[in-house]
Amino acid sequence: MKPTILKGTRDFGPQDIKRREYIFSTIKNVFELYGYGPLETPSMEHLHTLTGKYGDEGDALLFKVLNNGDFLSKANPEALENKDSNGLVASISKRGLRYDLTVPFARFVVMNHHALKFPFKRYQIQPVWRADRPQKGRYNEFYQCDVDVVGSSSLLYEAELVKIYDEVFTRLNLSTQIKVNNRKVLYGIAETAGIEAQFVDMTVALDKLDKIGEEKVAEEMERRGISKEAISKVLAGIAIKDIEQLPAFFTNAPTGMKGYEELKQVLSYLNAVEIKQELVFDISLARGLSYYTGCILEVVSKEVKMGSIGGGGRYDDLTSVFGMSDLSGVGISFGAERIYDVLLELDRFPEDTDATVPLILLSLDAAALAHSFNLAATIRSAGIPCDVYPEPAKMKKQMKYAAGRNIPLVMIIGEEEVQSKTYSVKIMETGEQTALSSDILIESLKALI
RNA sequence: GUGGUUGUAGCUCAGUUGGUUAGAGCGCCGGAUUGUGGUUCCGGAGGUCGCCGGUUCGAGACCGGUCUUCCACCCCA
Repeated sequence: MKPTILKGTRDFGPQDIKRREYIFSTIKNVFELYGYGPLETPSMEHLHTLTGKYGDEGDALLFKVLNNGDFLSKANPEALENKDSNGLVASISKRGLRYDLTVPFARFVVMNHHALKFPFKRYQIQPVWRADRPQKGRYNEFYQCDVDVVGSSSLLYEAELVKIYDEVFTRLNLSTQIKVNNRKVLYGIAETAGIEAQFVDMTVALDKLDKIGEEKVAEEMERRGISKEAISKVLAGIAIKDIEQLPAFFTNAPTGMKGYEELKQVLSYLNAVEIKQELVFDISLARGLSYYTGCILEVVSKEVKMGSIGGGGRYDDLTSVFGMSDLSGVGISFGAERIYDVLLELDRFPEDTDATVPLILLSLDAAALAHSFNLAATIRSAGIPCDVYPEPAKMKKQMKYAAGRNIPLVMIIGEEEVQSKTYSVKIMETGEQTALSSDILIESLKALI
């Protein structure tokens, strides 16, 4: 049979892994710098742990795992008879692949709250799965890098997370825009327009402002049954660019005012520190995940057209569905795949992410090959990675192999070298060749690498 | 999940209204150069035309299905 790979998934070769490790370690180092500790949770969770947390669309995108054994005999007969797929799922699938890292984290916190010290800060770098239709920068399996803190409603954490975004993207040498908003501010717009009941309809439409423009947003709100008067109020609200205009705009909007106060506090914390990326207040930022309740964040590249490369926010009620209320959390996520694609497109990966060895030994005859193997052992024991071409093939073939693998240094071992214990090393980039005496070989090599 | 799009050599792509042995560039392999890659010259290998079925005397081309790619919607990292 012909081997194929599943739609929306990718293999990662040695070079890919090196580059991904660069991203992960950069992110991880910053997380640890801010006092977050690692956590891993299983790929699979109880389906009921996952369902209902991401809205109806989210549930539809959950990968369900078929029960083992004779699952059909236990299937809901009515649903089976009526070909009711949704009704059937509960009786034939009890497990699902995780959709994000936040919900499993909430589950973990509730299960382990007795052993945790709050505020509890953790980071998590693991793959998640979504049964979405794949596109560029959009996969069925992808890694998320999450940092969250639960057990504190301090707005200092919102500021800290913005700073983490700033630090990571600066270290990755990327230019980004960090957008910040607050769900309560959005709610305040709804309050002011008198459409609290249609808050969700409003935010879904508003979220598309960047993409489809004001007119289409108004059309969409109208289609969702929002009155013309309310729409004009909403449009007036989203024209606001400066948070100091919010108090004057909000009329009879206590929640909105609370959102304003929160934003003001977060931004004032951030004013006191240096931010290298562009931080903007974007009142149209809404974000789809239904569990956000306060501050919301999103990061986009300023250099490459791509979806968001990070997002997050505060969620007050997430743990309550697992039976634990009054545990506020706030967190952000980095989209490793998209960051990867952005770095690749901009050719911004450091050179040392090349998956190669710094040195290869080429041998001219069987005796030299044996000598090379022995010499390589000495070089390796000094901590220098190296490779030995496995047969005394033609020099041209061996050189081509070294060049093809982008190996910067080549050592040629022949009869002369074995006799004299002086090895000629060729620097591939320049073609320059120097003779290294065996007694200072290691030092000389270290100097060349 | 809805609508559309893509698939020909390792890669990028040609292939005229269906008609004989499906081409190019790059790459790869060999030689010129029996201890030296990237330049040049010469030679060579490599394709069940994504897969399955149909129409036809004849299909890379037309039709249906399927997988894959990408795009829009939806949503999102």
